[in-house]
Amino acid sequence: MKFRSPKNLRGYYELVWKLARLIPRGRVASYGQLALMLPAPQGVNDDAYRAFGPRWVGGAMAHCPDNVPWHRVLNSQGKISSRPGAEKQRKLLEAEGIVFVKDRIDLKKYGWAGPK
DNA sequence: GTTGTGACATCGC
DNA sequence: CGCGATGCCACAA
Repeated sequence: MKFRSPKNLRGYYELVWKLARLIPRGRVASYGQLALMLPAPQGVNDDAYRAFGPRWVGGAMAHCPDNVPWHRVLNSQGKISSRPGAEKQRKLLEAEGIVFVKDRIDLKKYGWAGPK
């Protein structure tokens, strides 16, 4: 059963979830990173996507299926985004071996390069 | 059809 | 380093 949505945009969300699931344990990715990594939906200008990509990724995460490690997705600042349960997310990340430095994560160390 | 909002990013001060 | 303001798309009411 599919999500009611004849449009590809909703399918794009699923794509985001799929990519999020590919994030290995102990590693994190940023919304902008995922946005740049994923292709822009048909009918969307590349420029516009670049500007609003991260927000769409966030929108996809907003639906947050249970099978998606949403806690491994952070913002470009390497911090947890505003969202209920942010503290819980930090706990989950620490449980995976990720070290927080002043509420921040070293993306150079834990930054996910992609499925490659 | 219009208005408001969104789990962001980037630039400026 | 921190805060404020701006930009863009689609969806929901």
